[in-house]
Amino acid sequence: MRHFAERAGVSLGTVSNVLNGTAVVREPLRKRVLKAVEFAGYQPSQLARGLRKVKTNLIGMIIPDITNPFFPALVRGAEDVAFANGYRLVLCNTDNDHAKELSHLNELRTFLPAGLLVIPSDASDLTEQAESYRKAGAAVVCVDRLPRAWVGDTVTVANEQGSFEATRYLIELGHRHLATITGALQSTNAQQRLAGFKRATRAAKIIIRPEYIQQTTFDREGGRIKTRLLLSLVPRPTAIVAANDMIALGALEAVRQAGLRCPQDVSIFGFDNLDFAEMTNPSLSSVHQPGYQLGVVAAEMLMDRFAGSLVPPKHETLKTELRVRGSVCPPELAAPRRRRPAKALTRASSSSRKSSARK
Amino acid sequence: MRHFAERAGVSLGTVSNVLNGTAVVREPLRKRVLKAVEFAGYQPSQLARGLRKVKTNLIGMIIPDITNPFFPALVRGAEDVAFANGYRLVLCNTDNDHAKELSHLNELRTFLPAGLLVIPSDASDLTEQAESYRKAGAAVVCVDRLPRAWVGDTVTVANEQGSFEATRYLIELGHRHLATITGALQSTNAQQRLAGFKRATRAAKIIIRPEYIQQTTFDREGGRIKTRLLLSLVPRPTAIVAANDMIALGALEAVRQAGLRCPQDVSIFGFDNLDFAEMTNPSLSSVHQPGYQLGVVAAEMLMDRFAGSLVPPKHETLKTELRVRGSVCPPELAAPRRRRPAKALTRASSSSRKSSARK
DNA sequence: TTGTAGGCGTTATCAG
DNA sequence: CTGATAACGCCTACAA
Repeated sequence: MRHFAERAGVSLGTVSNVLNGTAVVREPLRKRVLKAVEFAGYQPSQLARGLRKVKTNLIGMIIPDITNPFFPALVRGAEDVAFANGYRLVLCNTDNDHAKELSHLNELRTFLPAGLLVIPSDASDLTEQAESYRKAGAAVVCVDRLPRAWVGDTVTVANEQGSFEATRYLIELGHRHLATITGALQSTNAQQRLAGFKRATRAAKIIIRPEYIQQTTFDREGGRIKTRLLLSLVPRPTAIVAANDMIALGALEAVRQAGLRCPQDVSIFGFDNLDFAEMTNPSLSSVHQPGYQLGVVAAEMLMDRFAGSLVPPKHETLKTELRVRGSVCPPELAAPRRRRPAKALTRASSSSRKSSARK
Repeated sequence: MRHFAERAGVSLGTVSNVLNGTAVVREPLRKRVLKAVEFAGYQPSQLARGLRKVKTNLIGMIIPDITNPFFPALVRGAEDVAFANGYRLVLCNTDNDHAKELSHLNELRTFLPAGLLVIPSDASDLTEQAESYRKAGAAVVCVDRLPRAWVGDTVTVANEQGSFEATRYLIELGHRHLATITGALQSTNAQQRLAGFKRATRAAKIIIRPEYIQQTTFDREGGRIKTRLLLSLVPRPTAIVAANDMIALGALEAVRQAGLRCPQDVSIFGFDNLDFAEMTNPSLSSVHQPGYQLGVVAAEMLMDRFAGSLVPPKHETLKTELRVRGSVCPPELAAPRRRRPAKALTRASSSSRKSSARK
């Protein structure tokens, strides 16, 4: 910088002042500096700048796994607004591993990032960490899921409401034997989605037997296994609300493998509305989450925090939307429909299938 | 660090020596320092370290768009080996915009990254940039696509061979009227995939009319439009080799919309083997690219370069694999059947329902 | 308005 | 082996 300043015929301090707008510099001189900067392609060292200001233009982003198709859009949303505001993203995958999350958090701090965007791991408890960040002057926004006892800024989607609406939709179609496959219940969004399912059934005065609520991991295999189990129950559920699309996809496969048809025999509703939902056969009904928007809002919240850091924590909840596709239909479509669903009608043969399916 | 060193009863320099293994320190003292480090949860400032060493543990990763489903796996592969070696990834999306690529490159430099992993934009010409990096002591590896005149390290996939094999497979099935839809031909992998297609047809002494080779963007819409065009040709091609899965997906939709069946009327082969390929109807045959592996190898190459930077540029080419699925069959299957798809009764009814739902 | 000096947290050098 | 000291590049008071 000194060398460059000499080449421009001014002092080092003047260059800094021009670049940062720290002090008013006479216009002709300012022009000259700017021109020289451009000509030399000079860019100040973010490293030195960060060291001096005790804050860089880096934003640490901690996510479970970029490979999970829900996250790329979110990351992109965050990157776009961060970039637009002069910030860069440092990406860290945690694989939902709390220890890995902590170690990333600890190292990230040594870069003096301006802020942190965190999608906490399932068992996360950021309280202690966040405290240390706040002390270090950095802002933290939690996205998508919330750690226990987290009191800072948050951006989530309306999981409970989305799940509620999906379930209600199925109920309005006439389904009474509703089952749900939830993800790991440590995560707040699995909890909330289950709560939405329960609220909808309760509102319709439908009693859900405990076996109709299955818990598994948030993946295809989990969906497959639990669906196999659900299909063996008597009476067999006519609709399954899956806690995410991967589970729903597994459910779809299990239904097919069991020689049943979706949606005629079993309706399936997913959650996430991943890209593939409209490409499956049948296409998958799903609760759409605004992934990109989630990232955008989270990053904007961070920017707000940079501006005035003393306002109380904000909590934003983004709306979900039902995307109804081919995987749902009224339950009686398999048999000719009667005015009143005859409860005794559907399940004569399933008990024999149950034992053979178990092998 | 000074403060902390005093607390441990040693000098600042000793702590540095212990932490970096720069000098041999007496065991008891070393132990004491390590213990104090752990106790205090001390981590050295990567910023200051980077400033001093003129090199950080950051790796800049420049990709077109994390939202494109091919890239997350690649990024993850790179992150995993980078992390294992103590490096962190700074992610930058370019949207295939050369200007954005340059600006990212220029700013990244001010962080003094240890190296760069670049998936160049289509029209990229990194020569000049790379030169400046090499001067700055940073390593650069180009991944997936290559800029014109790039002479540094590269990791790519056997695009030509993969496309050749897919085309040959279709020819062996008996197809003679082969068409291809390529992506933007500025990108080296579009060029190579087209070259593979041509080599296979030439080897089989099949003459491809120019109209059978269509160029478009690497997306669904492009595939749909060009397929519509191809289907209107006389004679109609019986097989389409798509330059990637998004194009193939668009082709699938266009075939369905034209009232034709895939694969009986038109076989379709994709490239990438994205996750959704096995979920479509029919499932999509595709040339598998080892995305994760691509990232791993690229990052490893960077690590090698850190170790001994004077070896000549290396070029690694990863193998592709054919994943044959439901979207291809011999061309003659179409002839004997008229209007009555075999065992497709349920499928036909579900698809007609779907199209009515679209209204 | 412009130039100068001190220090951010490290590492590397060099006397003790 | 240990401990003091000078940079690394920048920003920010403060003096000119």
